[in-house]
Amino acid sequence: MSTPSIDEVAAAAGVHRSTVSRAFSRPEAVKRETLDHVRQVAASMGYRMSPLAQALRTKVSTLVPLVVPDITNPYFAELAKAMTAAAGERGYQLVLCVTENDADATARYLDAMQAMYAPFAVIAPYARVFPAEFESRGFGKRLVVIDRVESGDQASTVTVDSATGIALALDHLFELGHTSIAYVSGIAGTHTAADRRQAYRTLAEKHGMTPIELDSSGIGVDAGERAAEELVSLRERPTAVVAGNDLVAFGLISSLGSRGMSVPGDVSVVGFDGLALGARSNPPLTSVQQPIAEMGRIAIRLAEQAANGGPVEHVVLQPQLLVRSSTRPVR
Amino acid sequence: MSTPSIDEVAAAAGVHRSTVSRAFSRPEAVKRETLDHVRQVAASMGYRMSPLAQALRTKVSTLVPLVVPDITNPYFAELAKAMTAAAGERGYQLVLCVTENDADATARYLDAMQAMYAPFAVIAPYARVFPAEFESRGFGKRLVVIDRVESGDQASTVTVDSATGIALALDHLFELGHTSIAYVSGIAGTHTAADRRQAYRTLAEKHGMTPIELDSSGIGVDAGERAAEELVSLRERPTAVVAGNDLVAFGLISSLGSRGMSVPGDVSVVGFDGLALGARSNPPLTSVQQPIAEMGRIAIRLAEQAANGGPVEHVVLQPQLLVRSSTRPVR
DNA sequence: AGTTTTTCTGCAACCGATCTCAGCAACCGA
DNA sequence: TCGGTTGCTGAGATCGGTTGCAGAAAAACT
Repeated sequence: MSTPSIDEVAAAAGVHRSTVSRAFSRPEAVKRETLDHVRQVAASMGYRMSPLAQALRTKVSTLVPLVVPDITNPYFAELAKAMTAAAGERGYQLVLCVTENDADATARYLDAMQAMYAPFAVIAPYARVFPAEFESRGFGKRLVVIDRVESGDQASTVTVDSATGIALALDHLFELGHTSIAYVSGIAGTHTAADRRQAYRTLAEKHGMTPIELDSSGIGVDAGERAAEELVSLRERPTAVVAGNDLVAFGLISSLGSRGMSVPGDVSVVGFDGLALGARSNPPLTSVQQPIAEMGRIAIRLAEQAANGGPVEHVVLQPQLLVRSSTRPVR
Repeated sequence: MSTPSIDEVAAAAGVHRSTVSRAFSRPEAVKRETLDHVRQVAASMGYRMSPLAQALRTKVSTLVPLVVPDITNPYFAELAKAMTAAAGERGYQLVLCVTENDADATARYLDAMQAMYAPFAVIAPYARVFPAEFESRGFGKRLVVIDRVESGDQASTVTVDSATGIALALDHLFELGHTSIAYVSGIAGTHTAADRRQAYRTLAEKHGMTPIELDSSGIGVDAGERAAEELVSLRERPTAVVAGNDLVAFGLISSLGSRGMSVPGDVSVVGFDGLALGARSNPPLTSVQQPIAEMGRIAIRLAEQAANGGPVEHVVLQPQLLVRSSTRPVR
């Protein structure tokens, strides 16, 4: 009924277990005819090796944990999708670990995956992550972080260039004639969030504009609510807003709408992430697009590299501007 | 360095492996003082049992696959979140399997999880699912489907009452004075999608209204695009639309916006799902809310029941109306 | 005190693979 | 023909646990 064990296959093929094992894991060490015969018998019995037994013995599995704080956040969902594909291409199986941003949960997941002999781990944080904390969790340098980290030699990272991204957004708005452009950061727990905000400040001043940073301290649904409130109350109301990520942009647009302001009619908004969901938002969101699929592939590559004793590396990718309909020339 | 094995703990505690094993998996079979001593030694060594070795021997793991077609779809993301919590409460670990709606991928995942000795599986489909196809995949009746199925005795199911849901939406609209209400189904692969559509037809006629079903044949971003196109071209334009799910509602509102129609100004829209994301859409979406958290808990319960040889069961839950801002009295 | 019952612990086989080592046959050159 | 490679396969220990069985110690009963 259930899938046969290696011994049953061996018996049926009239060889020893070890030969069956080799027929699959090291075919070149088996004589051609033996190989074909064993493979054939195995196939006819519907045999598949037990990944459990394999991992137990070799201490290496093909399970790759992707640790994210919240799968309900479309950014992490898209990342998960991309990573699933990237992992699959390389013969791994992605295991999604949703932490709800709880450090304990993160530790538990990492421990569990370590116990499953996962070769490495990928983590996409909400808040700053300190790889040192995870070293004891067993992954050591076999950890890739989708964010910038403090000390560069602890874990590999892959990120998108914040300065370029913000510049893309700002330049687009400048071209449309906007001269007063605010910024909403969203919950700025990560290094990248801080980087984007810093890039905004720097670039704003460079263009002779006084930075206007909107309050974004709310959580969840509230993010954007406060910002909208603050925006409408401003004496000299900016004509455009750059959001630190798409989700905040959605919230902002929604809250602005509730206050009778339309986007892009009254104010232009550009997001950051380039989520597919932005195409069906109202209005479709102009955004700085992160090359998420590529990030996934690179994360896997870096992880494999580190797992093989290779160097820790920091890859920063270039984003592109995705112009949809939430921006418009200033009146 | 790494976590010690059971033999090392046994040696340190001066007992046999089997005693250590029992100290954790069947504590009542061990004398009190021995138990305390072993536990203490184990704790001091940072010992944790290998789930791999355990599963290999017992042929039961705590891994529970949740098979979804697309994690990027917020409905499945919310389901995943709820199921993660529900599984965690009962001591299981959810493994998310994203199939991209590919039957082969589904089969592969199920095989893999079967090989990992997953006690049961939960599957949330896009398209109709035929449990018979999965019986050979080894899960038999130990399968819970988040959709209605054809033949009731093959797998347990948990769904939301479509008729009630649609009635809730329609009644809300009737109360607001709408008398011409259209319906967009979204991609109607599942039984529930078909049920909702059928419920709409039936109820519309019951209220003496001729059903207006909008084209929704597009995929992804296009869903809603066609419907919007059709809607604006209609001679006698309906004043409200019920969408088969929130994602379609988002797409519809977006496309309507691109055509200069505002929601709820020109047309009211009510979705179906009650996604959290609907709170930050523009406008915040009125929707028939599915009790997703409860569905998760029930799915786990039904699965456990089936795994223990219990009966296959079909639970249908009652949805609630979540009134936000995409509906308004007819002018 | 002697016997029976209960409680606890150790022994050893087992789950399904991998991998080192040893043995055997075929092949090589001299 | 012989010693030395080379190629292939089998034996058996091992990974880290679980569990039926047996026996010793403790408790309960005559």
